[in-house]
Amino acid sequence: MRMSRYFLPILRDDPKEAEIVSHRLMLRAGMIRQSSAGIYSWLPLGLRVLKKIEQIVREEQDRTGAIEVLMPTIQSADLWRESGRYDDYGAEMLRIKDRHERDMLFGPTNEEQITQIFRDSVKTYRDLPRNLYHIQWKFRDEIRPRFGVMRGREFLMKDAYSFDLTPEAARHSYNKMFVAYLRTFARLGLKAIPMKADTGPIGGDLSHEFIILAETGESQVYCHRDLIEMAVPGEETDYDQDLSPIIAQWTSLYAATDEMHDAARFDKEVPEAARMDARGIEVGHIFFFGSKYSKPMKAQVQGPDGQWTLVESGSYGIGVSRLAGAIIEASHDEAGIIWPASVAPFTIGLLNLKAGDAATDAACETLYRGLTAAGIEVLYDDTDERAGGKFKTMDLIGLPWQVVVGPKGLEKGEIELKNRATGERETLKLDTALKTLQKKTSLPPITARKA
RNA sequence: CGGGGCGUAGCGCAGUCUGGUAGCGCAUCUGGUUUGGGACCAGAGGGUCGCAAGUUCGAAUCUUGCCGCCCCGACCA
Repeated sequence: MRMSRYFLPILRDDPKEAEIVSHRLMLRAGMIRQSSAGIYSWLPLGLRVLKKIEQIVREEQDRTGAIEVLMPTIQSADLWRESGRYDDYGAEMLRIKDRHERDMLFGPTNEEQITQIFRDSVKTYRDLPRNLYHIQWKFRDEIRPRFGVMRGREFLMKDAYSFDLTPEAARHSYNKMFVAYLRTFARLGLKAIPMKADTGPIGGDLSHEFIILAETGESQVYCHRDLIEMAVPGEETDYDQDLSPIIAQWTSLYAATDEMHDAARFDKEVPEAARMDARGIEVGHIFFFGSKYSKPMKAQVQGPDGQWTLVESGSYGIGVSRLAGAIIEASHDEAGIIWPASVAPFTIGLLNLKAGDAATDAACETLYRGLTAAGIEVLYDDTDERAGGKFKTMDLIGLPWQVVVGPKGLEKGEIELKNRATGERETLKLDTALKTLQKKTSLPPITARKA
């Protein structure tokens, strides 16, 4: 993409409404613009990131055998009356009426919707287990939206719903999601720690929040230090196998959010040197709820014995739009964003330090075409802005690699490569640069994060 | 929803107390000199001062009502 033809409205100054770093940087980098409180437009740069996050989430869901659907944003109130949640949900649910005065709502979640779809179509245990997910916009009319896209009212979420015949089978479905989440967050460049979450009236131990550590996190968390570097299941993981050893490994060490924290246990179970208390951001939540919805909504299948049985379900959420902000919270510096390669809007920023100079233009043009042809995503700053401004802009938008082409280097047949994360610079020969860049920017196979 | 704060040009702000032709920096446009980490000179454009009503000869400024946004709290993916 040529910058001269792109839509990238950079702000030089901090907008005053944005207090936390991700919100500030997303506005400054031209990723989002606020429409009203907690509601945002995604501009081209932000949208590219959002789509990449979404795609990684999708791939890891698919890997487990979950199947993608797409349910509507607008739902009928009757559906929610069936589950009894229409009255329970409160003001957080945006209620609307259509022209026939029918009660509708903008979905805050989709348990009812999916349960209806499932129960109308599946009648036999032979069709179990199933896990259906979608990635769709939700609306929750938060009392106080804040922190930009991290706590918006309208947000993009992946939510999956599993259906099993027995609680034991449901546990396996739960474990699959647990493992998928470990992999998903690792691929996003995050170190997420599963923490036991409140299961409310249903009880049991099948609810975990996935928390990433960031200074600006919304909640206080406590955990064993070793969790941060614990190995993530690799691509070869067989989701049909028993996954409980992986779960056991990840849940063997103490990890709890404020509300579940037990100081006495923490002190007892975790050696002092390994104790960590930090701030965390919740980026995923998995939950087994049994027949909570299948019962009121009569979602049942016939078992092998011919008996009708309520299906056992769980739901599994990932805050996709929230992740865009969360990743920035976890990865930035004074100068701007530092994108993990897997979600970077572009892989390389190509800086033409002297647009209009024949030699510099030609070198950039060749590189730009070569990289693009090689399938590498390049944002080419071909504008006639001054060098300083181009550097600042590139640092701000945080592309992993900056390729700097100027007349000085070209005299020696050289260009410069800068790693945004480390700040390291190296000199490349122009004629071999393309090959070197291809090597440098190819992502390592996304498998295990080694301990 | 309780507490606090803010709405003046795209962004950041001054002006409001004490009413009298709407300003500054950055950004934008033109011309010129510059050109490897946010240059300089000269010129230009851009604002129903959040909205409405009121007081007044005269309101960004005073009064009343409303709206929007941000921060802290309770709540939440």
